[in-house]
Amino acid sequence: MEKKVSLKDIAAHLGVSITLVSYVINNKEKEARVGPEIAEKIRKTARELNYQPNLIAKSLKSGKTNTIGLIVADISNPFFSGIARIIEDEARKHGYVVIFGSSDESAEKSQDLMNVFLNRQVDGFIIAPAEHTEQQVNALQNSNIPVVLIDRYFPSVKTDCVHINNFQAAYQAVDHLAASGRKKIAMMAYETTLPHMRERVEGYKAALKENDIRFKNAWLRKANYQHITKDVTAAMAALLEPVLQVDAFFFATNTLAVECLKIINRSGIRVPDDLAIISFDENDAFDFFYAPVSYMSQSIEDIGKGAVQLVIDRIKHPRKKHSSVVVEAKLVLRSSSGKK
Amino acid sequence: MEKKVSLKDIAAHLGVSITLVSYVINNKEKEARVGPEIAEKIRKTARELNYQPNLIAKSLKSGKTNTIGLIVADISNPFFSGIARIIEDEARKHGYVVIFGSSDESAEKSQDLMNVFLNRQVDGFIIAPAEHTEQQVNALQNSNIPVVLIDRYFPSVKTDCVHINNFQAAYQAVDHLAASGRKKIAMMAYETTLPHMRERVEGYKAALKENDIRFKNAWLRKANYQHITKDVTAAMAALLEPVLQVDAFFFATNTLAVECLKIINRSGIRVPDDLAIISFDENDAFDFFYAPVSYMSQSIEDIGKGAVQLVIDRIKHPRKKHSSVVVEAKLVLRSSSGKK
DNA sequence: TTTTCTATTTTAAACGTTTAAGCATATATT
DNA sequence: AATATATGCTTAAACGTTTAAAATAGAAAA
Repeated sequence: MEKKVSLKDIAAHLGVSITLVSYVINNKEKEARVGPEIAEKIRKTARELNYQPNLIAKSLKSGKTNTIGLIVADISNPFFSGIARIIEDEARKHGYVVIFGSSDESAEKSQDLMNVFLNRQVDGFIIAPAEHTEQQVNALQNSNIPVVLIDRYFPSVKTDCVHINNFQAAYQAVDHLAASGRKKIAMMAYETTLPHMRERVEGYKAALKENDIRFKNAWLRKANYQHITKDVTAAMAALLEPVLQVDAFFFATNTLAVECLKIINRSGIRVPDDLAIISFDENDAFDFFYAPVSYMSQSIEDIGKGAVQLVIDRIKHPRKKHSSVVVEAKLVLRSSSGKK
Repeated sequence: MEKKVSLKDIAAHLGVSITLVSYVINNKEKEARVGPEIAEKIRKTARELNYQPNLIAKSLKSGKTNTIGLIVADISNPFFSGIARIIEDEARKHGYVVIFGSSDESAEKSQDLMNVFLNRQVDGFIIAPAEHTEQQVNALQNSNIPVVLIDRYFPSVKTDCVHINNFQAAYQAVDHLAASGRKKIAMMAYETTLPHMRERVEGYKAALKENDIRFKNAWLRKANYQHITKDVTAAMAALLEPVLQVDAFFFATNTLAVECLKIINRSGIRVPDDLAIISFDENDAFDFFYAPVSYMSQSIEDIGKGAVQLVIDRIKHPRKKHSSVVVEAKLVLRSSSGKK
């Protein structure tokens, strides 16, 4: 790779100092009182030599990299890649670039990624935190590194964050199932201590209670992220055999939904007649299930834009009060829940 | 954000020179003949102060950023986000980090992204090039900047690249449709001059010819990326009304397939009885269409790993001969094509 | 005792920027 | 004529590293 043109080259070309060139390139001629003729010459040579500033050098000097580190569970999950797309666009509008990493819900990988990104001097983080990463996030906060949590959050750690009201969203979904006459409503959740999941479960339980349905332990199934398919298969088997034990199912994420739907598809269970279904998040696949799947939709647009807005605010104003953006979730009803 | 600990701080702490600290931190004690006691002290202080190297400074010195720039059409497309995930993992194994951008198939955005990434001194690019970006890619090549093209490529520009044999893959899919008795086979493609698409179309036509089916212009439909839905809707209307004009459909990408399937879903057409279907690429949604969709699968694993391998090779050996990795594509048959 | 090693440590320059401060020269103000 | 002010440009230091070259000190060899 040929050496790139630097300020030095332009300066040498014209026999002037690097300083002068820097001023002109950065449009500081006025303040620096650069002569108009020489300024014009500098600009001309810069164009001719096709000068491109070295952002690495700029960063070293300024301490700013204009880079945001994005850490999610898995960039190939459509929920996260959708958010990543919005974040990318929004960040670039503000002159930022995004480096990303997938934690696979592992605290260790999460820490690795944070370290790598920190050493690369990212100006801020947008993180969908994995389980047991409270201390990691806390450490960032203590070092005054801008962090915005998305999707999940930690009540114990004061941070900027963007998320929905999980309790209320789950409540609404399950309440709808109950209101349409379902009496035995199961839920498939992740096995995690993350509060957003706990809240979804609590919303589910609260909706049951409100509808005078006595919650049964067997209805609430949890899958471990590290072996989803196995856990989901077992859970479904328990609920579907020897006969269908429930008349409705609420899925806590799109990934869980997809796994479960595959099994339901093979099982001969009729949706919504035998089983009503509502999922969280969106997925292309929901449209193509024979009974298009109803879902609790989070606006990834709002999440992405909110996150970028917050992180840039925080970079600009490190001491300002933390704020949470609560994004609206809305229930999209289709035939899987028994269309009205 | 508090100032980070630098070599200088460690040096000051111990009253030694920065150089010495640098040698120890980089495990160059042997070559630099650093005294063992002082080396130990330096290591200890580094740990105590929690020293983390500033990669920006390192980069400025070395001219290497250990960063790969990834440009795809749209990171939220599952095909690309899947590849991005593989690239991320593979790159990190080799100490690289990935910054990404979506071109939206626009040459202008593509150029913007290249410039931004270049100014940030990425060590190499992995690009799924948009239409009319030959010159851009060529310019990178001429500046000896490592580039690997994925998914698409330009015959006129000598580059490293990873792709499937598009002609053969399309041929195989369409040949299967013909072999199972379909006589009127339509294809939905993108309206683009990109060779990979042209080859898919040619593969389609060749398969028709080979099966003694006379190609009709009306069967080949093209959608513009900028207004897919509109174009697909029009194309489908033309083929489905007033009566179904064809008995099989081949989709050139997963995005096109999803759009078309939505319409087919609403239309009352029975798949595969009235219409057999094969798509390119994969998609969660294919599993849930009432007749699970057959598809020509490209291994995103192979594409991602191949791309990273090639770009790192190229970074290490700038002058070596260009190589193309041809990834295998395999036809996955399910009921949409009329299960055997 | 002077010279020559050898072992350890420091100096200095470099990567490509930014920017405060300084230095001429010319022009304007007393 | 002396002084102040403007104008145009350069010097130098800094950001945090790396690394070749030089310096220092002590021990061994002459």
